[in-house]
Amino acid sequence: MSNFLGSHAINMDAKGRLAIPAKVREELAQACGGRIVLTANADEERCLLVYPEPEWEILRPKIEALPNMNKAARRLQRLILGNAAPMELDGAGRILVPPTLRSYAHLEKKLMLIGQGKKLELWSEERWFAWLDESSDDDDMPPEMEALSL
Amino acid sequence: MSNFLGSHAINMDAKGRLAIPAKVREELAQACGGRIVLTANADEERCLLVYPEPEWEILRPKIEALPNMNKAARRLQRLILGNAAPMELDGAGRILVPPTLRSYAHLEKKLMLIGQGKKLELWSEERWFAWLDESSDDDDMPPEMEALSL
DNA sequence: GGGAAAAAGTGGTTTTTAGTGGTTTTTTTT
DNA sequence: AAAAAAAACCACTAAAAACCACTTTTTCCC
Repeated sequence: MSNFLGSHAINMDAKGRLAIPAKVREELAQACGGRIVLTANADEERCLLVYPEPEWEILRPKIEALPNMNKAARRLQRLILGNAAPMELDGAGRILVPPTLRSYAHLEKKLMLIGQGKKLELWSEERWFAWLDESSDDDDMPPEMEALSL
Repeated sequence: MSNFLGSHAINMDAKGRLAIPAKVREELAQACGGRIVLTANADEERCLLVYPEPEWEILRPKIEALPNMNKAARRLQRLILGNAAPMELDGAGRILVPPTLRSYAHLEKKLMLIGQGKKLELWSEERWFAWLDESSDDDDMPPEMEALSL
C-alpha cells in the first residue's frame, strides 16, 4: 500500500499543468497505475487532496453513507464528492488541475505537495508556509497523541 | 537497539551535504545499515529529527493512525509525515538535507548533532546555544519526572 | 615525542535524469 | 465547416546524484 512522505516544491505552468516529482510518480505508478482522484480538503485549510484511485474507492462510500440530515455531514459531502476529479498523469508525468479546484485552493505558480501517508496534500506555497508559522500546539490533543513519545 | 549519546559539531557544505561523524556512522550502520529517516521536530524548537529506519517504522503507523478531524493531530501529521525524507548515507558517509528541511530548521553552515537515545536531533549551532541559554526548568513536570533522582 | 599510515572530512567534476516549454494533432463547440 | 480549446507529443535546459580526488586530522608504532 502507498505511503507518501515528505514535501516537494513544484511549479504550475500557465496552462495549469504541474509535474509530479519523480519519486512520487513512481509510488503512484505502483499504487494505482497513475490513476488518481483530486478533490478539495474539507477542513479550514484550503488545500487539495490527491488520492490513488483504490484509496479513494475506500473513502468514497463512507462519505456517501453519512447521514445527511446533519449539517456538517452535508458540508463534507458537498466539498469532497462535489469537487472530486478523477484523472491520469500525462506522458510527461503531469496532471492538469481543473480551474475550479485551482481557485478553491488559491493555487498560483508556486505550490507544495505534501505526503500524508495514504494520500497527498497540494497547497499554495504561500499558504503552506503561512500555516506552518501560524498554528501552534495549544489545541486539545486526542489521548492517543498525548501518550506519544517521538 | 541503538542508543545515541553526546553532541557533535559538524559543518554543512554549500550543496547541503553533511558528514555524519564516524562514531555515529558506526552506530547507524549496525542499527539500520545506514538507512535513516530525516524529519521535522513537531514542538516549538525548530530542529530536525534523525531516526534509524526501524525506529521510524515503529513511530510512523502511530502518527498515521491519529484521528485527523482533530486539529492538533493534523498539525503533527503534516509536520512529521509531511517532512519525512528517507535517505541513505552516500559513499563518503554524508547525507543531503533537502532544502525544505534546511530552511525549516534554519540550518546554515555550522550545525550540532545531538544524541537522544533512539534518535538524534540536528540543530543550527546558533539556535542550539541560544536554546541552552534561554531555556529554564520551571515548567510543569509529568509525575514520572518529579520522581526522578539524578 | 615524532613520524608515518590510515581514516575521516571536504570539495569539485561528470553523468544521468527530471522538469519545462513549445508544437502539433485531435476533438469539441458554435 | 471553421475556429478554439484541450490533449498528446517531442525536444531542450537545468538540476540533482553519483563518482572521484585531494587535504587534513587522528591514531598507532617506533
